[in-house]
Amino acid sequence: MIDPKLLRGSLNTIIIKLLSERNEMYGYEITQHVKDITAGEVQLTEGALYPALHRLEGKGILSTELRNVGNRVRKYYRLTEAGKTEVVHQMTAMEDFIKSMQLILNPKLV
Amino acid sequence: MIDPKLLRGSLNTIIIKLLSERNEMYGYEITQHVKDITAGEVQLTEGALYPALHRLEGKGILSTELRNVGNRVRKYYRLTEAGKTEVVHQMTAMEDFIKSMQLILNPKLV
DNA sequence: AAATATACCTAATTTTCTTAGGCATAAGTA
DNA sequence: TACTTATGCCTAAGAAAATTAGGTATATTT
Repeated sequence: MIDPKLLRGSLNTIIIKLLSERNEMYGYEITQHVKDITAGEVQLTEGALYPALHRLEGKGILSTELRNVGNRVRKYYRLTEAGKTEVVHQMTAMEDFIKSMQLILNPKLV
Repeated sequence: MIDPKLLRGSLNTIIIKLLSERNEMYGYEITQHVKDITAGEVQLTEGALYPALHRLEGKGILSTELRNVGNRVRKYYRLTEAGKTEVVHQMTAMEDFIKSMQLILNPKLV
């Protein structure tokens, strides 16, 4: 299991990257998808995820649509136009971050 | 400049990794060294660094020694035995984290 | 003489997370 | 049938750690 502390700061990037690939997703789906592709290593907690989704919606990065599925209601999120711009910035920022971490942590490879 | 938000959660790892390589360092030296090896991309803020150093000392990961240099006092930090064990754990955790992030963010490469 | 660099620190505020729930429907199991 | 697990949304209290914005002092450079 990935140390949740390391994940701090990366949650927004994860969310908008996934939404850039799949058009729309609902919250629970995001948690399951992340769990699947990381073989269970990354488990987003709902207490962190939902407030983060709400914040991104408040900032105009995401828009939502409620949809009935059977007797349940799902809240689908998708990127706004502003959100699509954000993806590019955040991905660049994440790549730069990882490169810097590798410079700091693997000095032998430099 | 690296988005400071992405750095959240990685500060402890950076500190103890640097100390595992250089035996002892003082706070200001850590900020400068990180800035140097990342070509100015990562700039640790003192408001984050010093409290982090104090927390790590409080947990018994680091020990300190005050030393006079000219008319100034520097506070040198080094890893305790427990700290040396921690380095291994944290580095493994960081590698796992980066791998997971790459799974999430670069699905094409998988 | 003034500005920058070195070197330590803290306190108020903000941000975000963890923890620990609550509510409800659907599906699987004993 | 009853219970548990999965699905699916949410929030609130508290904790953790960052940002911001200082303070103090010596040393060096302009």
